[in-house]
Amino acid sequence: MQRSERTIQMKRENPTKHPADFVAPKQRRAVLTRQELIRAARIVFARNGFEQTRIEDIAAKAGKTRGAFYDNFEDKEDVFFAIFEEDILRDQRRFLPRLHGAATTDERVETLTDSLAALLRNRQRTLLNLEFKMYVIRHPSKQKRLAALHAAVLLRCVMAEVSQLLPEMAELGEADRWKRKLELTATVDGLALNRLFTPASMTEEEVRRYLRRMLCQTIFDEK
Amino acid sequence: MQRSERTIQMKRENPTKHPADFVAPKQRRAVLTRQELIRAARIVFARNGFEQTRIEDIAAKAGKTRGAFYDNFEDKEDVFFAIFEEDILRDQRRFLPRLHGAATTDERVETLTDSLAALLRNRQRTLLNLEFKMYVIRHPSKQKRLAALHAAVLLRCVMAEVSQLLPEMAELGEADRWKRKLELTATVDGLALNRLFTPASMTEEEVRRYLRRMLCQTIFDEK
Amino acid sequence: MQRSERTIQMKRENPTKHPADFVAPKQRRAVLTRQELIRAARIVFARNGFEQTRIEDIAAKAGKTRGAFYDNFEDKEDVFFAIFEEDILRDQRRFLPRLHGAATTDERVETLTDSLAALLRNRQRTLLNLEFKMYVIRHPSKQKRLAALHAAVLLRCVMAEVSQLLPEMAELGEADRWKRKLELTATVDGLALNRLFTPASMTEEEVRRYLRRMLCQTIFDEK
Amino acid sequence: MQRSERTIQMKRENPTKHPADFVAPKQRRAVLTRQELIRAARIVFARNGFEQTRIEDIAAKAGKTRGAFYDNFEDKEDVFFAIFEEDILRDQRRFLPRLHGAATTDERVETLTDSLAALLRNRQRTLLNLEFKMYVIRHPSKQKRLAALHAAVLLRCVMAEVSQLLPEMAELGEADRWKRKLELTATVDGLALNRLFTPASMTEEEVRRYLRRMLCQTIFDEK
DNA sequence: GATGAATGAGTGTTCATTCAT
DNA sequence: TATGAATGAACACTCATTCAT
Repeated sequence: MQRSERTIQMKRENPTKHPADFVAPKQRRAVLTRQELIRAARIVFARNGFEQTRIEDIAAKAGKTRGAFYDNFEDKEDVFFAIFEEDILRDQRRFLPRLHGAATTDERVETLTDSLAALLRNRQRTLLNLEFKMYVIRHPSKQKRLAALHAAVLLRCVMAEVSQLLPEMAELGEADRWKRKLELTATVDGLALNRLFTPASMTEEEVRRYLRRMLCQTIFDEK
Repeated sequence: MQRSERTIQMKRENPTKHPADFVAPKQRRAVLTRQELIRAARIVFARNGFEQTRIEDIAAKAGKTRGAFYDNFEDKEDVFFAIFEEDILRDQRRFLPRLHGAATTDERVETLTDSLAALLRNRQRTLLNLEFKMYVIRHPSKQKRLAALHAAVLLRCVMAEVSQLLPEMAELGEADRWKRKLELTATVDGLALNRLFTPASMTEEEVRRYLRRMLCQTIFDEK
Repeated sequence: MQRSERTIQMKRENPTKHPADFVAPKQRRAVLTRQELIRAARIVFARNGFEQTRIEDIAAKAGKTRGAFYDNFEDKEDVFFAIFEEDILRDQRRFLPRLHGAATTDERVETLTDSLAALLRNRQRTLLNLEFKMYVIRHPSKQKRLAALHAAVLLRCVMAEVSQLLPEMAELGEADRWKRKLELTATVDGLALNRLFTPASMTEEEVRRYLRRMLCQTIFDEK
Repeated sequence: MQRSERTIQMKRENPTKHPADFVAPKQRRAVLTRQELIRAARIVFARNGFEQTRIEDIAAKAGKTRGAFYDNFEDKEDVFFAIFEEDILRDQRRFLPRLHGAATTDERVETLTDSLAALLRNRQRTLLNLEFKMYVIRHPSKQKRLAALHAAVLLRCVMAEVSQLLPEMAELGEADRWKRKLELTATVDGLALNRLFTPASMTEEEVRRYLRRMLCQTIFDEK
């Protein structure tokens, strides 16, 4: 955790010292190695789960050695969290603008449906998400260390700012909005889990119809 | 697996040789040990997850040694599955009669809501259920060995015979019923996962209201 | 060791107390169990080797349980030696009379060739014999405990009384006779080992011719 | 197996990239460790036999830890075979030149007698050889994995190229030569086994005389 | 920054042996 | 005698982690 934050900071602080487009070659290499390792970690974590993943598998998949791994991360948990930090940032950059760009309620529902369907289509992402939640559930003692990340991840599934983005929910109380977010997240996660679990499953269009229904319900439910 | 099956069979075959109410004390002891171990396994699996659970922890929690564990189970996976075999049987004995006893649609919805709410209230059960699904997802190659159990577990969340029990869904096609079951299961699992994940959560009554709404929707949706 | 000797003694002492043909049914059963176990042990030892053989395998092959094994033998080594005690006695009863019955040198050579060829044809016997010698070689510290048996087994491969039986060797000194026995035994064991080891091998007739040649050489070599 | 092969290859491939006399210190260290472990394994295997040998004993005898063992070998069988690979190569380098250098039949017989007597004098070598043959005999299912090694070991006891080296046997048919090799190998192994087995034994000179006689017989026997 | 040899604690699993029945 | 449940020591093997290069 410490290690990864430090590395991230270096990535951001140095440009203020040097011309913005200059990065020392060694550092570029270091950043690349880090990216490689995270990419590899996604693949291996998604396939084997957190506990079953060995550092060596990640390193090997990235074409590196264990040593390189330990130069970039404290331990397994460290990469694991780094993955979600990336995801959160990417989601925010990707989905929020679209939602802001939607003018009508219908458009907003459709935009959200698109976003959620996209997440559900991404098998790796889905597996990692479930894995992460299970991990957090089983390590409440680490919640303090997880605090910042945890909060962010709670908002993670786009539901993030849903309540603020949807003017439709604006007049609800805080607690109420929270519950609706929970319902929505539950819907998505539940669908994700069971689509992976059951052999035969819903078509893409059925998924979208289901999501749309759940969204409308969440937004417009009188109580 | 073989061991556990053998033991189970002995429990059932011998009564045909002896007076039905006679069980050799050794076998009684063996069955008790097995029960103890399964009970312990539930606790440890729920707390630590499958991968993080050590055989020794299970044995110790049951007041036994590792050897006793291996007398009763092939390996960790074997107890893990034994837990769900128990649950499936217990659920069927517990919930189906109630559902059969319900006369009207309203009663049936209420009965199902009760059952599902009861499951959601059971933290251990919920954790084990999620753990199990994650395990199956990650071990598709074992699906053959899991086949029978897998099928049973699919029906596990009471959703089991839902479609047959609810005359309301009787006229739907097979594929359609299947999708509705999936939706319902997804709802329950999603709710379970996120209630464990988020610190603050819904009240018991809110959970019931949500379940009721989802049930009605699933049952009565025109298509 | 102690156990098996005790058992053997019982088998022999009791007839002096009772009419020779009377054996208490319980004892008859005990002797049978012991025989069964030894028979099973031969099979398993020959297949898996001494170290790889588990008590349970022997018991199971005999249709008994581990407990029954421990009622009849001290430990694995105990059955192992019991096997060879049996073999020695049987060999003496079987082969010596034939040798005594042979009148001429030619007949004696032929008789011995027959005997040795018979041993070599018996795969189980051969495997056990090699196994036994390897065991003794690796446990020189147990030679004391093995003493009596060891001495007997030295004579075991029919070579036993060869030197006394063959008047041809009678006038040789003790040391010389010993060396010739060693050579003969070496020939048989080496042939046994390498026939098991090499895929293709000699025909029965070639084996006999080789044995005959070795025998003649051993007997008639001037020095 | 893979590991050991890989390591061997690295030892050979790198020199093409670097000046031929340069070996990375890490690799030198790795090779040394491997040698140490094999040396230790010889000692322990010879003393305790394959089955009774614990990895830890080997590691400890080499002054290393279990981990170092597993960095260099797949498992116990892997070192076991590595020992014989070494022996085969060493034998070929050592004995064949001598045999080639012999001009007359008498010289060749004497050279072979020397070689075989040397093998018989080497207690460790002899024990390992017997152990290996017993192992192969008991694991016919592994013959495929053993194939190459097995074939090489068949030729192992110098008898290796005997038939080709001895012009005296050149005109014999393939099958016939094979049988004579078998006889010779049997002689050596049988002698080895029984010299270890019997307390008192032949003198060095008697062994040589016996070997010489067997060699002549094998070479010159009319058929 | 990267490598990979080495460590050693941790754990699954086996199996001889005991003992209450 | 025979059973088989239970024990616990023994061992194979894995893998996170360190560190000299």
